[in-house]
Amino acid sequence: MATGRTHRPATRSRGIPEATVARLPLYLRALTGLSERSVPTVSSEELAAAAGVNSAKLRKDFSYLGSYGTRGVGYDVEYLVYQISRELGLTQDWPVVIVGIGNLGAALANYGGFASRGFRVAALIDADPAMAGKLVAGIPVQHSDELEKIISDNGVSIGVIATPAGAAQPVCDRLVAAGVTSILNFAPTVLTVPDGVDVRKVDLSIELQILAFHEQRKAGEEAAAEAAHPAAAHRGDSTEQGPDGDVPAVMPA
Amino acid sequence: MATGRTHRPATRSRGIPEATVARLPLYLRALTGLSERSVPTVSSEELAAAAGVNSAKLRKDFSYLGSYGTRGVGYDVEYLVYQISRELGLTQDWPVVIVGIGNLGAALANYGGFASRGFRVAALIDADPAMAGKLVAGIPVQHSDELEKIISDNGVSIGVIATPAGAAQPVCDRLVAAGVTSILNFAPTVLTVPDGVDVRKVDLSIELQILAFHEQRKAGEEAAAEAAHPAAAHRGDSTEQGPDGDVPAVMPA
DNA sequence: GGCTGTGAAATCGTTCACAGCT
DNA sequence: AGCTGTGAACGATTTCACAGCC
Repeated sequence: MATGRTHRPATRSRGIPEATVARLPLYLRALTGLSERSVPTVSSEELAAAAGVNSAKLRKDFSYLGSYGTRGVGYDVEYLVYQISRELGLTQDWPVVIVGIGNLGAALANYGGFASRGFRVAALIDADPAMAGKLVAGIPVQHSDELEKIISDNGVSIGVIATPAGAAQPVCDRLVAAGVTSILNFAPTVLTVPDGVDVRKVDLSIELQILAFHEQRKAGEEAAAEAAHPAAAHRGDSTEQGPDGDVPAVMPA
Repeated sequence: MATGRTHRPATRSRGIPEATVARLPLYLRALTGLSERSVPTVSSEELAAAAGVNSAKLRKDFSYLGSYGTRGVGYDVEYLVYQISRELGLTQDWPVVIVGIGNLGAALANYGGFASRGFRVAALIDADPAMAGKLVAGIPVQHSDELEKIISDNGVSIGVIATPAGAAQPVCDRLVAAGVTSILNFAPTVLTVPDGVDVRKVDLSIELQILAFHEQRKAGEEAAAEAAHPAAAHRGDSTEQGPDGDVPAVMPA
């Protein structure tokens, strides 16, 4: 259900699974690290370890992109960096606006990894007139009256919402009406958007609640570990990293 | 679903799917909203709409918790709020420490939704001696030398890492050694943790890259929409919200 | 009549294991 | 010999559709 791809428009056999797309940035980061250390090639095993997944999954993921490896050898780091960047659309520059320059919005604007790979903060927007003109991360904050003009003048298609929950939906509506088709929502609300617009959310309290659930379960099982040896108690999976099995589905709501 | 119909204390309903756990906070939020508006009952259809999922999924999710609804009527809002809170472990108070009080750490400390539901910021920790003693969100920042003592004195089991990428793994190791078993990682790195420790990550640049992928694909399909009517172009799914189909897998690494 | 609870079917994602290239 | 690429098995999640209760 992720990205509704009802029927294939062209003859493209391009169906990269959402779960794979969600891991490509992880691989890219690991590869960038190797690239900086001038490592020429990696095996699926090594790269998988660096990205925190298992090698079978990584090979399967890469197989959706094409055959970019060499049997008996591994993958060429530079070549893979390029291929994945291209696939993710990072070879072009994406202007982004951040709406809601409070604590969080300011932190996001200051976040380094933002500009690094393909993204550029085109504007900061806030509803508070007192904020207008102030510099945050070296960028002047503009009043939300200008929102539509900013979007259109800069050709912005990605918007980040860091407003309070109550303001998020109206802001979202205006962004979409102005032409934004991808939204990253930090406000703790469900956003409703028309078809063809992607929304992803980042929600601190949801993450904490999920952790609390597991934490509680651990406490319960700990208590149940009276009969067994007083030492070893946990079961659990492999050494795999957390939100890797992530499939945060992006839907053209 | 399971076996017995009555509440089994020891034989607790084994194994709620991860995907379901990840949605419970969403339902809880929607229910809290209804509760504040004094709505007594909701149908699966209404609640699903408020949470941004479809009703079949919601009913299936609730079926894992037990039979908390009434056929022909719907769900009692207050009762469900209680049941889900209990299931998520929110009826108890979870002390949390935030490590790394930079822009992001400060924003997180100031985040309201933090304290609201079951979580309490027990301490703020930073490696910079100049930060020590400063008040952030009304809480004094403590130096990281105190980390182990803070964790143990406060019985902290959940830690939030908001340090630069390079510091994340060492901080993580210390948190885990001190007794933390759940970590929410905002640093752009893969964390390695022992079995029994859960890690979830929140990563701005990964989210943006996933959006860029879809954005790029839209641009491509737009170009392919020459043959068809110059108007309608998008297909896509229902009105469902984004990261709901989320399965951010938490693994007892 | 309306709405929940749930088997069964469909879909999606992961893991296995090995054929095939270098 | 080593390591990728991938069909096939497996497992998890979503959706369907309807029986069962109010």
